[in-house]
Amino acid sequence: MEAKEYENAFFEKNAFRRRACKKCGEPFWSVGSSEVCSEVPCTPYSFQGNSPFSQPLDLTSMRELYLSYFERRGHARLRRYPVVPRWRNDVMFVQASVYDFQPWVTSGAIPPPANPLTISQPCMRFTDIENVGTTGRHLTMFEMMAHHAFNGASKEVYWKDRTVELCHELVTSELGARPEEISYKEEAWEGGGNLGPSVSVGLRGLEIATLVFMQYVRDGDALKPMPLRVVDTGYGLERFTWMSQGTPTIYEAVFPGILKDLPKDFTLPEAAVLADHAKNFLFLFTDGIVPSNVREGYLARLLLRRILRTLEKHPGTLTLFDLMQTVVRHVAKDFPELASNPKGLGEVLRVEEERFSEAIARGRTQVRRLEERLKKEGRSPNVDDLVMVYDSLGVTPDVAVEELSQKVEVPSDFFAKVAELHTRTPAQGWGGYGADAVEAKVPEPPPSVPPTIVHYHRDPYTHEFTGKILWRSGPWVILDQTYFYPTGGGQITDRGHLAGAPVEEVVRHGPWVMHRLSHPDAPLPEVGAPGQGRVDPARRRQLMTHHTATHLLNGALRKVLGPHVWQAGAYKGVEGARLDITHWQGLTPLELRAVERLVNSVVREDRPVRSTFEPRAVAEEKFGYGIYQGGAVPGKELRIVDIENFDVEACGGTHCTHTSEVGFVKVLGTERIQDGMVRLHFVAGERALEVMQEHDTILQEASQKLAAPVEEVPRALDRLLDRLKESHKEAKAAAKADVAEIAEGLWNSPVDAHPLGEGHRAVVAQVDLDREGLQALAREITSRAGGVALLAAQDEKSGTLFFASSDPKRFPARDLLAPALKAWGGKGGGNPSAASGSGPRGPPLRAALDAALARARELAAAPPA
RNA sequence: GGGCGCGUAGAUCAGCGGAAGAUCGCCUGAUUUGCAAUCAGGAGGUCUCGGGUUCAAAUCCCGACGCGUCCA
Repeated sequence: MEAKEYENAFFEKNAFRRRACKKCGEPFWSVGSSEVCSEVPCTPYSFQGNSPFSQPLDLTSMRELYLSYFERRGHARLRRYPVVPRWRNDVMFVQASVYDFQPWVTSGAIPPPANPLTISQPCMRFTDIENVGTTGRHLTMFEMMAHHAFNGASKEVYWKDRTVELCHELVTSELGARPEEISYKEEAWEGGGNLGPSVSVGLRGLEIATLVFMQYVRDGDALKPMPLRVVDTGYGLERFTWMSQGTPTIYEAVFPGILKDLPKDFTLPEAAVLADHAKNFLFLFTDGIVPSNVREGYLARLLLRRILRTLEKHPGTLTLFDLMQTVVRHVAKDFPELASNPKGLGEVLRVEEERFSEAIARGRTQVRRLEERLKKEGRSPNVDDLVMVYDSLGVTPDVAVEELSQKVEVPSDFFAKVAELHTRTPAQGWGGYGADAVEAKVPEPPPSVPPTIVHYHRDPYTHEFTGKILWRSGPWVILDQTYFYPTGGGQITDRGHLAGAPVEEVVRHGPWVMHRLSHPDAPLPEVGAPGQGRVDPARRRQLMTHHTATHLLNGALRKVLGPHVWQAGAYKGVEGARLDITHWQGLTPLELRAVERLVNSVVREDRPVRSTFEPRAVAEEKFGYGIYQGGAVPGKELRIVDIENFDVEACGGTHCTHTSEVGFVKVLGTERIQDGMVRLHFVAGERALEVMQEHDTILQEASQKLAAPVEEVPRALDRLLDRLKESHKEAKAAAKADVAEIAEGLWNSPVDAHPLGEGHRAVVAQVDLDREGLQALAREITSRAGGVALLAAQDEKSGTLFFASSDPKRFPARDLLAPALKAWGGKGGGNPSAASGSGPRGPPLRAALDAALARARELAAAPPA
């Protein structure tokens, strides 16, 4: 950034001077005479015990002071946005106040909710999680206080000079800092393809705010001006509060009540972890994150597990539940919504605590086993083993060392070694909830083709229409207007006919709705002519029914299970539909029945389902962020589907206009598709009847075949299974008896039994059993003292040998097999007590047995070793 | 989204190419006993599923499914 980017009227009027910091070399602006900027390391912390502000403030009053200061200066105060930004799908968490307005406002697609505005936005930053407590200043969540102005062609609000002026006045006249102590250090900010100059505001060593002026778009190496210039500021509420109190660490200033209410055993580094992590988790949970083993759910679990590990350091003094109660008590004063789901909170904590102790117990035994296993290999566990144990079992090295008999030194770079294992993973974007992975294999129409006018939103009941054919490429056709619904929002494509030609698939592509015909050369009126469209009405009706049923089910699940439930994906087909929700365990039959009852009662009540278009900001204000159940939705206007007093979602699908049209909703089954996520399979309307009828037919058939009335089917089956098991057992016993009989016959046969000197007897025979039978027979023979079994079998294709010996030292089965294989031309192997082979059938098989017997006789003749 | 580990008796797991095992629990019978009793006997298995390699696969390879864990 060039120097002139930082010049402004306010600096000039107030005689700010620009100079390079003597220590870091960075240019900064100030009215003071200091040669260095006011940030560490150039200026050390010097506010502890000596605040530059005129009075100490807590979080609540500092936040209020800030917001009302900007309100008095023409800014509209906004409520906080959720920490989970479901209006976008590129990030997991809100990490700065400007995330609230990306991408729709900052790209100019929609007007800002107010302009200028001020907000205190809770933000999540997990990168410093290891530092919480230890550095005295790190937190995983903080509030970013901000004032934003959006300057476009039509409206100029304010820009650099006023921004700096507002900041300077706040810190000096409002809070009481001396102007000459403040430095405005030049920085360049870049993010999301946008960039611009920024200044960081330093005071007594601490960076307390950053003022960013987003004004350029990166275009290769060149910078192009943005159509909308954005004032993007960030003031750390916790840092302001800390500075006003001048406490040794940020934690005393931010969590005074919580620290006081914790048992005395928990003092600062640990107490900060408890307070910070618990507060963070509360926000995550309230805003719809359920602990899990992937993605954002994993971070929620990580917080809880770090808390649990900390609590274990002082066993019996504090429970996870009580800690959370304490934190709720203090934080809910400013954020009452955090106390809105006590039942769900208690339940999720209980489940997570249980899973954690299971994981630890499992891990501990695995560590002990590992040590034993390594002992056999003649070595003892080393650091790499501990890394493996942590990575795949979750056992932290301190716990692992406790389980080992020999001490292993845990190096300080232990977690760096863990990180090494994961360095090759490429950083990937987040798919987001309900993101439609529509692979565009469609041809690209020229931009001159006008956008398609769509009617299915306003009127989902019309199936016949006439549209002008605007463009065609092979099977793909664009009309000036259409009633065909394109795949999207989890609802699959409409089908039907266009001028008599079957329409197989309809997709949205940019501004167009594109219809794919069944054949690339299907006859069709030429471009410019009208074409008669006909949407398959039965298919459409079923898809609509399933879609409205999905919303009903989602609403009912939130009411029965709790507000933590979010839609995590959905699919609405003709045959059936499914809905994925966030929840920490599978649904109980009781919960499921309650959900079905509720859904169907709302169906019977025939509530209106209203679909309207609302400006994004209006919709968010009116219905809250719960409308983003289906994930991020594009556009400045949202289509809102509102089932009266039951469920409101932003949704582009086709819907019934009254709940009674859904007819009947039946959940067919549920499954846990991953940790923290449950999938429901269900059917509605006509299809529900069909499925119920199919099920009934199946049941009737089963009842007939079992010759038992329907209600007796399960018990009849039980009896049948018992009998089956019994007869299996009998058959097994009979087979065993058969084998025993055969063995007895062979053992005493003058033909097949061959004495091998004193005390040994070889049974040489071909008995055409399968391999298992042969083996059983051999076992029977070798259970007799001195028994040596040399058995063969054959089927139509090949022959098999199975040799076994009750005296593997004197007559090793493997050594008997070797000459047999040679004489026979088969393949095989084994050990001294048993050996097997396979090869040709017929006479060679007999030769193999003879060769084996000859070898056995040789061994019998040789003196025992 | 990715890495790693794991799926064997009701439970916890061993075995890691050559004839399915241990401990606890369960059943039967003795013993009649200070509390997780002892002794003897017994039942209980599609070694997750599907392919492949091999004379031979719980074991090796590939794939699916499930579970766990770590990282982003």
